[in-house]
Amino acid sequence: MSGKKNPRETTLTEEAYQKLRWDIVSGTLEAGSPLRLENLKQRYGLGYSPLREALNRLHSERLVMSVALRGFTVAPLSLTEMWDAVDTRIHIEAEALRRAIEFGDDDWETEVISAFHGLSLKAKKLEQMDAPPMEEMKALEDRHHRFHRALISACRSNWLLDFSDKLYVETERYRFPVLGGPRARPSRDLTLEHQEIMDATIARDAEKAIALLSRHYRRTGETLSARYQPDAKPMAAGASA
Amino acid sequence: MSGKKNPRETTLTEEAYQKLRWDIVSGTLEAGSPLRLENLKQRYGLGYSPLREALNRLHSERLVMSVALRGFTVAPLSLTEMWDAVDTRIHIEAEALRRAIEFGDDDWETEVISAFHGLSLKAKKLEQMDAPPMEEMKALEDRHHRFHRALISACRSNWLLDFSDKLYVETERYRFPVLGGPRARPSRDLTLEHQEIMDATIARDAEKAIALLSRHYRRTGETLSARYQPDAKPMAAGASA
DNA sequence: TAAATAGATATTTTCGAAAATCTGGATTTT
DNA sequence: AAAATCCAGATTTTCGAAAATATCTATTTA
Repeated sequence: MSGKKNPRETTLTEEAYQKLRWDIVSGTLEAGSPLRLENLKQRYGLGYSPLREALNRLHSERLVMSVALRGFTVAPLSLTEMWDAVDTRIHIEAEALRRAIEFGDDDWETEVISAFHGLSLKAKKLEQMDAPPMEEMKALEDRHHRFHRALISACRSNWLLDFSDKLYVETERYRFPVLGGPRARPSRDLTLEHQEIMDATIARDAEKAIALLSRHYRRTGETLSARYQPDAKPMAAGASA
Repeated sequence: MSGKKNPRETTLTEEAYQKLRWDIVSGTLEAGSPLRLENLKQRYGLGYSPLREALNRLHSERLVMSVALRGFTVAPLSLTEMWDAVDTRIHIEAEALRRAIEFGDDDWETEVISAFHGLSLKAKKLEQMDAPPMEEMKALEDRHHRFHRALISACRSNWLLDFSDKLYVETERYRFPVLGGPRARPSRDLTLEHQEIMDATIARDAEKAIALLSRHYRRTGETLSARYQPDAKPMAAGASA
């Protein structure tokens, strides 16, 4: 299409980062497994420098561990860590949501509503598929993130938003392997949960919105706990939040 | 002493990281100024790779900014950002302190007391010097950090501790240039503030400890605000927390 | 046999040249 | 004159070989 010779869209470091991140979050690279530079060079067709920079970035996001002269490994999964992430996320986002509800303007409301619709449409679509392709699941994740971020985007604190993003990534890792597994239990209507959170938010009912959001996260944690078999395969199947 | 030829203590990346971090926090590298690889290579006598990795790490700590193919700059300072960091820190550490007070055991109490003494001794020593050498100020910073971290170390949340560390670094940047400037106003007895926080903490009076800690941070913010001359030199002088 | 040592191999870390990309100024075009 | 185009120089990014370090295995020593 575009005439240029090899118009690289981004840096190779960015490419390495995206691919590694995906392979870790999706579970393709198993928790705990070592990340040998030579392997990665092979696997992604990239040089040492971009790989190394990507690995360092992932280290700062806690997706990979790194020991001084012994290289990198995929960060392990554990229920304890999962609950820490969930609880901390509730603490951070409760405050962020409170402030967003206080400060949010019309554009913010619009973005929240728009993000909710984008998410619910995609969710409905995926529900009807039997084995949604990876691309679709990735897209669902994006919209899910966009919705939760939109809720708190008007909080006026870069630090709270930053921390929230970090925790989103972390929890994504626990949710993802479970997505698209055995049909999410009918006992939970995620779209409804999202809608209720949105409604309370738009209605500027901070306490209610916070309570609903917290419950939403806690329920997801519980679902994941239930599905998590420490000693079997890393994780089994069926949740989202 | 040790016989080995050139027994490198750490990786060069670590060295680059420490030196750059110090030069940024201490203000030697001015906020906003560009960080050209060639310069840094010269200045620190290191190659591209370790410098780049260190810069990426500092980027994740928000001490440097980076734009895709345009390199790195020292992150700017602003009162707005400073207050965001202070407020967020209060929110994070209030929760962490509450939990530490709930969960902390004897070893934790011991560490808190020990850290307090280490800090107050060093502070007293520095107060009596006219122009404390950089090394001493660095040591004071370390002990200060150790004290505040000890307070919350028993909170049982790696994420809260992680975020607290991040915010410590950020606020350090605002405090440091001001340290050792015009003698800290006698209107503030920092050692006393620290002691009161410690006492309430050890007494397991969570509400009081949190109130004192929050006030401690807020006061520091106010001191820094007062000393901050947006259009003059980056910052002027006289605070700590 | 267990511990210690040494050599061989595997792996990470670092280097500086080369490739890719950006920037600013001069030149051309509208 | 203003906008667009095209250089030359500056700077970042990437590469793969070389150096440094860790790990494993075989051998020796106690």
